[in-house]
Amino acid sequence: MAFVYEYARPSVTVDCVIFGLDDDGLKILLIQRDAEPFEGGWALPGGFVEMGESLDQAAMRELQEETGVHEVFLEQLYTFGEVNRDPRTRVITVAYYALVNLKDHKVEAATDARAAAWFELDDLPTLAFDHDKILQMAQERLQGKVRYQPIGFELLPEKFSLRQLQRMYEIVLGRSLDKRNFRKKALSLGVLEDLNEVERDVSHRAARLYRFDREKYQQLVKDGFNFEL
Amino acid sequence: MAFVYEYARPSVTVDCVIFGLDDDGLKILLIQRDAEPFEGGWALPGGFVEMGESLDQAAMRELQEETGVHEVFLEQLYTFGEVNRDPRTRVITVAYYALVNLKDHKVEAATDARAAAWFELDDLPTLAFDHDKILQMAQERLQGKVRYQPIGFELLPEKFSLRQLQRMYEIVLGRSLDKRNFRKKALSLGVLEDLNEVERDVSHRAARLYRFDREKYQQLVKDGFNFEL
DNA sequence: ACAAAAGTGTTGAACGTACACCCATGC
DNA sequence: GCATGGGTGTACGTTCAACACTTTTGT
Repeated sequence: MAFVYEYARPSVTVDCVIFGLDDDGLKILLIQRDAEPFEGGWALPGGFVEMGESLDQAAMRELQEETGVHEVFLEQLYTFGEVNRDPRTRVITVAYYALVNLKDHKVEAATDARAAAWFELDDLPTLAFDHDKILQMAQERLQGKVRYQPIGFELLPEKFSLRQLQRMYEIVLGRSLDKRNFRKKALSLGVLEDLNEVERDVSHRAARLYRFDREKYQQLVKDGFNFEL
Repeated sequence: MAFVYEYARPSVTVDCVIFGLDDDGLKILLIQRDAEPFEGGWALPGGFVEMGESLDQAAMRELQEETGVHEVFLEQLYTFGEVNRDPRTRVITVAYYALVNLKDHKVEAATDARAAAWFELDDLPTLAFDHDKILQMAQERLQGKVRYQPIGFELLPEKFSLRQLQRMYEIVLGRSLDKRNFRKKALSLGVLEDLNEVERDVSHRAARLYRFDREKYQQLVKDGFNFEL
């Protein structure tokens, strides 16, 4: 198409910061690059946006290709467009972040040829390109958003105990919370469905299990309610 | 450069939602298109990202070209990449929003050939492309952010009265606020510098003037303080 | 019986909300 | 003197923060 401009134009990619939570804490998925630049280095999974797909679709496709997961929380983070962020040529990347729980979804670290691995957030290798900046912004977004939007549930299995919920908040926010106050607040929001079930195979008193009630949440939002903490 | 990919690639533009506040309320700046598609229609100011400039730089440049302003608040909003959002070809646009006050800066509606005009937010023409969607998201972002970040000051002149400050919040948030509570809260934050000056040329008792103290704000943030309303 | 985590209430402080009148100034 | 907006305080209810012990269950 000649209508627009015939000048050189930037390439556009998507990159995904994939957060996963398990018993060890919060992790992110990195892939090992098999080509220059940064060959052998670790980077966020990502790739070029194709002409026939939207940005969201491109991010979902990459996520699927790299991890095998689908139907997970995925949201655009920010677009990075510094001129020299890629040493080869001009590349603008639209960054996304995803939240998955590592228990429910059996996340395949990689379905394509490249090595991939989960890294603890406090034990990361050096990242390629400006991916450390992207990761940092993703962490800030997650910390900021988890407090006023019910996205934290995406990091937990479908059924969870209040202890697990609290632990998730403590890990994401990076500080400890008071148990009694947390339970009071969490239950008072009215979006936790008591499943009348308890944990199994634990070597101590079993905790009640809850589920996040999406419909109730939507209803409350419609009535002008504000989720917080 | 042949390193990356030789396939067709999307074009990348920036578009700016420019909010301006004056006595009539909150307005945005639109330009009238002088080419197909949507020739003669109103659209957000914007243009192609050049190879030698970052996204922020591209947005600043467009802003300058369209309005003559510089040194204003400008922040990335979201990137829109639906496949058919531009009927000609694949165009991904990185949207920004800017906040200016229409008193301090004498905003030139346009320095290039195209017509441009300020529109009241509740009296807008139909917009080209998906610009109504972009505008809507910008409004939501502004409403959400003004409450926990001191960006509202960007819509006011350097020196302002508490009444002006309250009016700005009322306009942005779309609801009225209690005068005494607002003043108490605003002053208690400790980021308003009392200039020991009063309004001039008003036909009633003159109000004290204040200035937003950026340094004090930075200091408080460093000490772990949270701006809110 | 002991280890481990589940579960539960109260109090004081801080904050948000609702509300009405007098004051200063310009015309 | 009147119209316009400037400026101020209090009381109540709600929410947040701090804090420790008993119960249940598995080993």
